[in-house]
Amino acid sequence: MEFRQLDYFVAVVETGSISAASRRVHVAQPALTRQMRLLEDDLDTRLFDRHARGIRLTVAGRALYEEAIQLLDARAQIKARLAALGSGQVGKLCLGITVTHLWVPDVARLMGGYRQCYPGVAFEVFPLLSGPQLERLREGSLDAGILYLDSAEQPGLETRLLQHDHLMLAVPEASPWSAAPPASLDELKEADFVWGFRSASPVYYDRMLAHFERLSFSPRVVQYGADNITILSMVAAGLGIAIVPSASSAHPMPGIRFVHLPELEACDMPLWMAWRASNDSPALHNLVGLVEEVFGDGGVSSPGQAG
Amino acid sequence: MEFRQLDYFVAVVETGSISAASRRVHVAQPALTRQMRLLEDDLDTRLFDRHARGIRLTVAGRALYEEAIQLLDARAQIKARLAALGSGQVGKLCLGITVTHLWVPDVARLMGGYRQCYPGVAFEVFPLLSGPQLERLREGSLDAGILYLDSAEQPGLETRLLQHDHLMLAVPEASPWSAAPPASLDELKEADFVWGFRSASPVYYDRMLAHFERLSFSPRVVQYGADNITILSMVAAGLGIAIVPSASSAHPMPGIRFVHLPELEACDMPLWMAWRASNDSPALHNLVGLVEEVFGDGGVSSPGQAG
DNA sequence: GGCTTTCCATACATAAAAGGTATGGCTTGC
DNA sequence: GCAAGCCATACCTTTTATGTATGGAAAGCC
Repeated sequence: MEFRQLDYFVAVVETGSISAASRRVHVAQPALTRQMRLLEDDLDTRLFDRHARGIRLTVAGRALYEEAIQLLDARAQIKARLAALGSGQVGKLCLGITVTHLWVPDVARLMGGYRQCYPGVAFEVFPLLSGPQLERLREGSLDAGILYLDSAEQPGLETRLLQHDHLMLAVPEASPWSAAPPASLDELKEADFVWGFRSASPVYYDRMLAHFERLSFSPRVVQYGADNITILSMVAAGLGIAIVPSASSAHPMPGIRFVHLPELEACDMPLWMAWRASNDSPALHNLVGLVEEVFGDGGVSSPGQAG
Repeated sequence: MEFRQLDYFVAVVETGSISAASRRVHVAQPALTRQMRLLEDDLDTRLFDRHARGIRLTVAGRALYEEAIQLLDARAQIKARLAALGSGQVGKLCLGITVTHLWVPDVARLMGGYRQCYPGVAFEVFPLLSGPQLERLREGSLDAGILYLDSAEQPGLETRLLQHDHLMLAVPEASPWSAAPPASLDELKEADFVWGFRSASPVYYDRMLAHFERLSFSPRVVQYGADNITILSMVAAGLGIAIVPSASSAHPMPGIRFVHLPELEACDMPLWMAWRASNDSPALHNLVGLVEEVFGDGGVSSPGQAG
């Protein structure tokens, strides 16, 4: 049983004769006769009685006709679906992103634009810190991630620079620090700091600490928070002050005052998009294309390399 | 997209390489390579990336694999279904039968035996008088009928004699007729008769009347009933006496006494099975085969003839 | 690092299948 | 009885599929 035979068979049934079907499918009548016989042989069943006026379906023929219609329809649908999938109009896309950057205008523009351009794609966004994102990118449960990386070169991954963050100081609005903002880190030697865990985002943490080491600054930590949102809420509650990525100031937070310090702005925190190099998902490639549009061509794309 | 290509594709996916698949499906590797390329061309989509260690599915390939499994499964199921249908193990069979004969032991044996032998067949029994049965046989809504016919030759139908009925007298048990059963029709000239309509079963009616005409007997009809069951219930209620087919006595009915009369037993009422000559349903042919077993080879089968 | 193995791709030849043409037999309708 | 329409068969051509031989590329192994 082949699709061609089913095509012919449906034509024969619907025209009521092999000759008429041969005109419809543009194939000589004996060829059709032969294909119908082959189909009958294959199914080991008579599909129709031949008469001088045409053919008449047997019970088996009627049954096959119903099924054939469905099979041919299924084939057409599969072809259509694969075409949509191949162009990225349909499919699934899992994007990881740090909570901190959900509110950055360009990132929001990227996500909104993608959903608008490709409404057929099931677009799922996972709020994850850089460390977990990297893991899940490698294991394949994320298609792309927006995260901090220690380098553009990531084995098995491709990367693209989105923007450069730096660091800022976040102080409670109700505190003396808000009334008289510090001008330098030196003034913060005795301050109470809310701090993050290294494991949440090792790259960010190490980079920041290396920077402070160069400045010979070591904060007095009184409290730890799991992510920047948590840390900022603690700052707002007056538990202390914190050093956070500049992206955190993208949307105003009640009770928080952000303070720029030259020493903190000097700490470069590049934000990357990364995806598995072997990921051929057209939906992903469309996302990468949209990144070029939203973030411009300033970024660098690097082919991932093993080792 | 052809089934052969899907077969190959599934093998390639499941073995993880074209070479391994070629061993599994017993086809040379270049032939498989070519078919996979043809499939990709047809779908206008890359289905896998080729590597030195084998192939790796693309997103489209994964999607097609799921679909291919289902299509191939559907094909196998259709083949199995058609085979079952061709052998009459599966399908539908509509049998018409007069209510009168539902209780005849051989008929009950036929129906019970059929259901037991072919449990996969949807076996529907329609209680219909001979006239409607003939109509519905011709129009195709019945596959077979058990009915009275005026002749074995029926245009477009095949027929088979099941048995010979004759006529009997049915009298109320509570009536004087029951206490002193008549010995001849002559004694019934003044009796009240419950009678049937001609339209319900013209053949039966005409045959019976022709018989009575020969005997110069004409009953005094006081009441009409639609079918024999109705007529018998009227007899049981004491409304009169009735002349019914001998098959009616197959199961005892409360309030009824059946009386044999030589003049009534002389009226031959052959009972037939009939079906459309062009009906190729294997389920039907199995039923006909069972008839031979149950009713023996005494009956005559006649090929129907148009005109 | 060269060697081997294991893939896939290509080129070409062969076998199989599908399609086309011609024709005949059968039924139907005039 | 004759023409028309339909299906089947025979035979030939074209297309498609398959097989064999071979080459190149990547991965694993001394």
